[in-house]
Amino acid sequence: MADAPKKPPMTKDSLLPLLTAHVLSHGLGGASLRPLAKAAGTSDRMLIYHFGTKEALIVDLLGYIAKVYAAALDAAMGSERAATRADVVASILAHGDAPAMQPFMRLWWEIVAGAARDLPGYQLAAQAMMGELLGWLEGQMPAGDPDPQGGARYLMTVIEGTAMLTAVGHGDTAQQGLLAGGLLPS
Amino acid sequence: MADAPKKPPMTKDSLLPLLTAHVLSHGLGGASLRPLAKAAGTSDRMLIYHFGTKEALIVDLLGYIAKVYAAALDAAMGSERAATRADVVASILAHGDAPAMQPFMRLWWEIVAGAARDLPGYQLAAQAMMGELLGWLEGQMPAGDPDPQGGARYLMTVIEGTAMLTAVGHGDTAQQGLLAGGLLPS
DNA sequence: CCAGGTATGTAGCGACTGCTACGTTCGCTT
DNA sequence: AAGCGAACGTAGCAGTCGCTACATACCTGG
Repeated sequence: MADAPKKPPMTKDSLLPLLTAHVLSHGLGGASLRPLAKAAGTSDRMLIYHFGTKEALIVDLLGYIAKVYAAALDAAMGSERAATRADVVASILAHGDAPAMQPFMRLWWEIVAGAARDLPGYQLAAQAMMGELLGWLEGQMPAGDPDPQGGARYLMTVIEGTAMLTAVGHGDTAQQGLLAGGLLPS
Repeated sequence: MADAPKKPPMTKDSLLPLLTAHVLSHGLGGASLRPLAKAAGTSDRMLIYHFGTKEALIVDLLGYIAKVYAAALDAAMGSERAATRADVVASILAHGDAPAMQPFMRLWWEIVAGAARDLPGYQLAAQAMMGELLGWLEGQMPAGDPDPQGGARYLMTVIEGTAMLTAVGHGDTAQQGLLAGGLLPS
């Protein structure tokens, strides 16, 4: 028999994806060690052993989630280049409404709330994710756009406002606003 | 001696303002009965007695907070009418940045996160508050605006996007975006 | 071969959670 | 005066929280 790797070693890097999956479906605020450990196939004892503290675990987890988000953006950075700003907005909103994105959006608002309360790690993760989005948006701007940098910031503000209004059930309000602002193809 | 009202009766209506003050400074997610009761000068026993359940308490509290928010908007609905959409945005952002508003903004993001997770009462409160803001915004639109309804929805989307980016430390990004979009006086 | 550090399981600690059982005091009605 | 239900205090329950003490395993280096 070959060397049978009975137990793959348990490290932070092997735990973080499992923890991420758990918080994506169960939320970040109410996350406690025992359910997290169960989702990762360990015990709370081991989570503290590897991360030292629950707070450190959350910080590490947020950093990892930010990286996952950046990778997802890279993957979504398809070659399709929109012709107008309105097309860019429409394309992004269509992606954001996808059911696969909803667990992530729900998590996102918890991160925003944590950042607004200055919880450790939240600001950093949120800023990193928004920075990624901004860079990606700049690359998505139409070819002949007169002000890609400013335009990307403009679109990001509008898109995030739409996302928030959608989260609280005012998505139609945002849609009408985008139309009135000329930011959606009529 | 006149009839001395030794103990003012404790009702929901007398408790809600005290509870609101507590969640404004301590947050809504981690609120537990005993600290809430202490802030209101009672015991957890009485909170359950009056509200029946912690969940019902939170629902009632969110409804009350929405009313307080509406009243605050009414009070802020000064007679000053801005001349341009950019002036409207600038005036509102100036109000939102005021230190007195920060506890409320922090609470707001918790409400958004709760609404995104379909916690009972959160969606309703958030929708009510956004509805109030929208109505107020329509009344704030410049006199000769070509499309006050659509314009108010447009500005609300932009303003909420700016608020979110500000909460996560990307306020400057939003400012630059508003400038590029012609939504801030240069 | 065996000392020693790393990794892991089991139990449990004190604090806190939402909530309840029980008893008491009050104002009101009959 | 007797009764009665609402209003309230005290004590406590079962459960969960983050975290730790203790006892093993396990592989590695001397």
